[in-house]
Amino acid sequence: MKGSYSIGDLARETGVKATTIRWYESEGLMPAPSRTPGGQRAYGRAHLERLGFIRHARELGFAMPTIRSLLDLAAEPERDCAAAHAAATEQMAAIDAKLRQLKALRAELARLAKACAGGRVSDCLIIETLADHRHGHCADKNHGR
Amino acid sequence: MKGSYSIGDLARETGVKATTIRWYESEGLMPAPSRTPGGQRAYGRAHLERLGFIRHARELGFAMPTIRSLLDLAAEPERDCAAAHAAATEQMAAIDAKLRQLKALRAELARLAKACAGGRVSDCLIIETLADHRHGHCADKNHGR
DNA sequence: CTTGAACCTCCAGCCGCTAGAGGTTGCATA
DNA sequence: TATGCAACCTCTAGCGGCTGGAGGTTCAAG
Repeated sequence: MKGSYSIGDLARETGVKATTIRWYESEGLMPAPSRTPGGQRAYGRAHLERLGFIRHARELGFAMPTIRSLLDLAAEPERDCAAAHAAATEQMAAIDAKLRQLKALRAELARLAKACAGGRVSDCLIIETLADHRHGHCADKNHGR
Repeated sequence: MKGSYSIGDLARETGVKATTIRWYESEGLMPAPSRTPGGQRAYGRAHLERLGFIRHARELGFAMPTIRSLLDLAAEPERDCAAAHAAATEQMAAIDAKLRQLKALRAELARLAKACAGGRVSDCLIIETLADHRHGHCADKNHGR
């Protein structure tokens, strides 16, 4: 009922590490809270909620600039939520692209793993395939980031 | 037929950027090539093949330490390829995990996007869901990396 | 001989944190 | 009240896997 949380309290409540919370503050995602006389951060309920918002958005895979605009949006209830809808749709498209790419990788890996049942490296299809410079440029280049 | 490639030649042949090739060299993944009298890198066919190997492995999503060991393995044809098989299997498992996680995210995003058909922010399910601190800790925490 | 594209080195930055060093504060217990 | 120790503070550097730029040099074609 005291309405004040230490950074550790926030961390426990939201599952976001204290170091990460400080980092969010330094990046301007979280507002700087008031301090105790000794200089330790003292948060209020609003901070707790904002941090929860950020965490949920991160869990959905939103990038930080997107989260910034979602936070801005949430602060103005009168505005149209089209931007939020667009962000969700874009994020979905990005995930779809990644899913397609990962599925292709998985299939290729399964093929390789199946074709190599042990034995000497010189007979190993995995190594052979990797080493084959005639192997096509078939895979998506934009993965991994 | 001259058997010598500039870094740009290698880049064209493999689709790996010249800067990246230099970076591979600095990391020890590519051996330092000989140089022209003027100091420019002069590669041979072995370099071309090694770079192709690295690229294929990257396309399959292998991490660089794994690629290092695969390269070592490829250099010793008498050894058993079990390690290569294990690497492929592990990589597959990692991809499976990521696929599961992305599918869950996608489903959640689809739900949100569908439930918000425009209108004011104060009625927007997307914003509302993000802001709801009672929202579960359901999503996998280890995504994004 | 003159262009200008390709090459060189070195350094900084991307994202989203994470960890560690080295020091200070806050709270519970004796 | 003293003490101990967990939690806090700031600052800095590092992760992976590159990428881009500044500022200068070399190479090959015309």
